[in-house]
Amino acid sequence: MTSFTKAEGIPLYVKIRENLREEIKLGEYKQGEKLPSEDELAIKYGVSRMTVRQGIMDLIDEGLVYRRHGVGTFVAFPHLERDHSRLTNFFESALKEGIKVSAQILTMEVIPAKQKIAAELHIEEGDSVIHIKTLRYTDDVPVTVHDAFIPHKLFASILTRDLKTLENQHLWTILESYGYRLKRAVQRLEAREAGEEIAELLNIDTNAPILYKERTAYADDGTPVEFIFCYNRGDMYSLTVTLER
Amino acid sequence: MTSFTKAEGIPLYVKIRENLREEIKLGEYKQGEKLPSEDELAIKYGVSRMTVRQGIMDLIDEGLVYRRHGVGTFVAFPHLERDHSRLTNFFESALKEGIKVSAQILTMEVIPAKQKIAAELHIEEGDSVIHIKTLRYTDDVPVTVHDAFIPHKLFASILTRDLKTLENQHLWTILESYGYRLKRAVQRLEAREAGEEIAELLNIDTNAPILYKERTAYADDGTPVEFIFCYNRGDMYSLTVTLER
DNA sequence: AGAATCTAGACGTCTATACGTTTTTGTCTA
DNA sequence: TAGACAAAAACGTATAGACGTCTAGATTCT
Repeated sequence: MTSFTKAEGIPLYVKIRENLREEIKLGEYKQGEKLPSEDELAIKYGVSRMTVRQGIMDLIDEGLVYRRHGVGTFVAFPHLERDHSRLTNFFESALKEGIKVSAQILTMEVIPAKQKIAAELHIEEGDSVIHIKTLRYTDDVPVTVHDAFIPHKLFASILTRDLKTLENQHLWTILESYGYRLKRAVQRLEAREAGEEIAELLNIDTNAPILYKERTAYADDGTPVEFIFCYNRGDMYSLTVTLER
Repeated sequence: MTSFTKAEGIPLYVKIRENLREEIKLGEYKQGEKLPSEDELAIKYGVSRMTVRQGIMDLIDEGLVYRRHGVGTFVAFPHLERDHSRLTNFFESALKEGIKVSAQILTMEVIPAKQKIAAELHIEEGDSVIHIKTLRYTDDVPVTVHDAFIPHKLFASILTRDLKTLENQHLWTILESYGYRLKRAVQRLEAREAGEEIAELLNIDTNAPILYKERTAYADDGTPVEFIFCYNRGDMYSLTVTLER
């Protein structure tokens, strides 16, 4: 009997969710094994069935468990990289793998938005945008060139920040400090030849393959907060994404 | 008063969700505008507040609306390609855009799984897998070479199917007909040079850039059902994905 | 034995209600 | 007038119970 009581302001369904997650991780319920029914869990935790459901639903969205109507709830077979579906940034993921990352800001300027950028950021052509061109290194090898554009109107004061500070944290972290909750990013990917400018910056052949990426990031109210062009060295960069049904 | 009553076996929360979606699409609630409160909607639809919530929660997950605690529910500013986050297949998305797609199966064979494939499909090295090599065309131009591997044990009877049938529908549709609900796919992307074999099949230069993709598809219980290598012509193929937080 | 039926278990939907928390807004006081 | 405070509005969490639907397994009938 693990009866939970309301404490510390953490909702019961969160505690139950995390408790189940922990028990699964510890192997108390094994892969493919049936969890106790909602009724049983409700009794075990001393809560109502709806509260248990709310916790389990989160785990289903994550893919940690799955259900069969009329049968039960089961522990899913794990697959690696469960979190690659998520909006996660270069710093976080590289650091997890113990790779040394660094960045160098090449350009930081305010320019009028070209048509494409204006369209992506939902502003008028010619409106001011902040352009930040960055070269990123992993283990001191240059692998990526970024051209980021953010609306000047929303983030004007970013210009007063220290360049070193900007280099050492991800742009998203900074955007969130302005109160925008990043919710979603849409990326378009292509394979291209490097071309002269990128080849020189990355120190590779002009026709070497590049993973080209355009990305627009949106806050939870749908406001576009960032648009970037991104050129990644093909032989040193791979991108993992998860699609969900 | 749009009071909804249970009918046709469609759950109320689904009807409410779709009704709200429709009203938003029709512009009855505009971008950034506040929806009626949960209480008001509950009265309007003649249901309880929890039922309204269940419908709204779905729309939040989709990103169509967002909420602020203590303030209200608002229509999010739309961004295009909302559905590119989803597990969607080539046929579906190309057809939507009015592009003619076709496929030609080059090889279909049963072979013992190599180490990498076995690991991805959670089977033993040497276990039988079905290998299907396919060339895909859009508007009669070859753009993609697929090497798909599926566990022989799960899908043995696929071998008895007509090749023409297999060419004309996506493999996923077929896998689902075996009772596996496809839930998630993890893809790894790189930019590469074509190489001789692929260059010849796609009729491009040997060093032309290729968007190289490895993908593992999982059923909702976590069973891997398909692993593919995929070589896409860089200048004719782009991939759009959405990352969510 | 095989097929049809019944039934228990488990998830799915829905209600009506209560109280908590956050934000906004308006009023009242110092 | 500025600040404190109170109230209202809206979402967040939680309950207890009812009934629906689906699945698998047991039972019964043929």
